[in-house]
Amino acid sequence: MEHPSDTQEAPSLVLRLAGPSTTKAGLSTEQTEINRIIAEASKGSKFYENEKRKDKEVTARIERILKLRDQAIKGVDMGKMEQKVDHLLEAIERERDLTQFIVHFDMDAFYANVELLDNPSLAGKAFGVGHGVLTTASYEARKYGVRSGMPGYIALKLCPDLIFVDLHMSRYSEVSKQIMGLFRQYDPNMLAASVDEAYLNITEYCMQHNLDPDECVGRMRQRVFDETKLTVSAGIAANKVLAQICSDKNKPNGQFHLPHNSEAIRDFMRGLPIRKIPGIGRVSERLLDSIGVKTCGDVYKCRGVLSLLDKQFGLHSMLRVHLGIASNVVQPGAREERKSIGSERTFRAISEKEKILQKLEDIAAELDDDMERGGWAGRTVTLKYKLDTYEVFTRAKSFNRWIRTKAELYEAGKELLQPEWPLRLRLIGLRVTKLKDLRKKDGGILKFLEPLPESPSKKSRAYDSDGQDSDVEYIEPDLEDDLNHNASDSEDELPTAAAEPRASTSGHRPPQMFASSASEIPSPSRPSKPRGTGPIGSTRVAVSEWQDQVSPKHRGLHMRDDDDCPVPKARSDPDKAPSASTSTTATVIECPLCTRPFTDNDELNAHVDWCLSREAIRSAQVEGDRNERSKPEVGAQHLKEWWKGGSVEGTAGSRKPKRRKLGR
DNA sequence: GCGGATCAC
DNA sequence: TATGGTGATCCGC
Repeated sequence: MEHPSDTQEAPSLVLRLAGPSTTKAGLSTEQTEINRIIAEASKGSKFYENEKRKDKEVTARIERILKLRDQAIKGVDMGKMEQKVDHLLEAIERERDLTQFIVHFDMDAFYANVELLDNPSLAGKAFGVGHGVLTTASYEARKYGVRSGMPGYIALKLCPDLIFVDLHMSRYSEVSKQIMGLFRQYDPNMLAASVDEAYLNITEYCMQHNLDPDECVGRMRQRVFDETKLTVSAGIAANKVLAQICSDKNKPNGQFHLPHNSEAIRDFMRGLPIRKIPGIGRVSERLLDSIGVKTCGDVYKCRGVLSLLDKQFGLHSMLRVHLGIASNVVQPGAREERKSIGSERTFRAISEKEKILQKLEDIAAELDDDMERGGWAGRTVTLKYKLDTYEVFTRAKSFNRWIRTKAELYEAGKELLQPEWPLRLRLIGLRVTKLKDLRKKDGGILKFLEPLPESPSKKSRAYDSDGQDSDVEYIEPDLEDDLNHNASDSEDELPTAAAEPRASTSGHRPPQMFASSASEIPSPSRPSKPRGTGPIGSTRVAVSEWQDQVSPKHRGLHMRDDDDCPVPKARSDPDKAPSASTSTTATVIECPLCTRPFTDNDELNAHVDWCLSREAIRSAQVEGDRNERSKPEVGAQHLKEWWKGGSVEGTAGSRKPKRRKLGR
């Protein structure tokens, strides 16, 4: 490790140290200087050493892939290989759906601009939000290379006059709700992907109001500005992924419409850096680069090799990337799709057993609190710890009863920690999976009139066998429930996807269907494997988004009839997108959560149940701000994951798990 | 079912 | 003066 030749770091390491969001600024000559400063400031730290280690692992992985490629390429008729891929491309092209107008809204430097709003004296100044690690930075600070996720002391090296501003999470969430409420008027099925991002399908709204989509989006952005003095950027395209990429195009305070036209889309994709695709991160970018894929257009040039390395890269996914085909289904996330709940914390490295156990207890208390508030129990507990070397490990244990109290969490954690001693830790965390939704019982008119999710945490304990917080064993009332997976069986609770067939253990699949076209494609047109897609490296490329199919139901300009919101009639209601003038006849009651109007009481009740369950999750994320828990500029990946479609994938690296007994 | 790894935000 | 937290997914065992 201590070679004298360490004086110069690999270019890949320098990039890695620059952080994940380095792609934003592009590669100006200044950027390389910035990266050098960052690498310089990091040098010698434990963090730096760990990054170096990981960087080397990726390099080794690349070597394995190249070796594999050279092996596979022997005696192969590349022309024929490419011909096969071309047939596959034609088949995928036939799935393209250009009928829907999908919009992705993205608030500009959300936290920073809210702070600016509340403290005008910051105008024009370079400032970062957060302490320790920045959650975001003002545009002035970004000019110096200051980015979200950057440690404060490094930001100071780049920008000595940088001002540090405190986080005000509840304020951001308040503003966010206001804006989301506005958006929802244009599409009740809007997907709030995070605090500052939303996806909408404005097709129907535009039809009904005889509006051009660009015009519509322009007005929406103007309304947001009028009502909040905040600017928002937007992307308009035929599917969610394209819309997301487009919203970045004219940021800040701009919008971009990618024509609903196959040619235009492919032209657009051709020059697009592969890294822009959601799911292609720093590692995947390097792996793809090693076989010559830098842009989405390169996918076509390299289709032969990609076909040979299907297992490693997922040919089918990559072809969808190249064509710019992805899901255009927009629907809100559902509570029942939650898969885990956890809590973790970083602290100054400690090695005393008592102190570590104290941290464990703290985390157990936090998690218990969150689980209680959210109404969750679970069967598997996973302990996570990070050594002071930054190496991360997890240890898990499954139980045949539901874990839900602080004491149970703590005991499980202690047991998992037991064999690992001695340790010197800088982080400890607990996560619970195999969840059971404690709120699902008496699903019906779920406490519509009771205090909303925010209020007294006691409420959730109502489901408790006793109100006690004691560690009385909570014996599983219905064990069969758990055998049914997710216990999501017959449910009235959450209408979302209730009618959908279940796919595997992962629970419900979005309506756009899980079965990929692979099964529909004439078998000679695709490579040997039954599943025409694979991951990049050992991680399935999160290009899963590109996997799901466009639902046939979505064809046709009119209504999407797979609406899972329990308000069937609302779909054909003229007031689906309520304008001020719409409230005519009978008494109109608004949903207290999303402000959607109703005239029928039953419909309202059903809707509120549905809305509540989503709200509960949303507030659970936001509540994180107690305890100054630092959050990223946007934090709700799970919401995002929920709409990610299909999956599938192959394998990769010959990585072998190192079940190391790590001391130190 | 477990553990490591990658990714998004 | 010392690089975050939550959640998801996939692979190889």
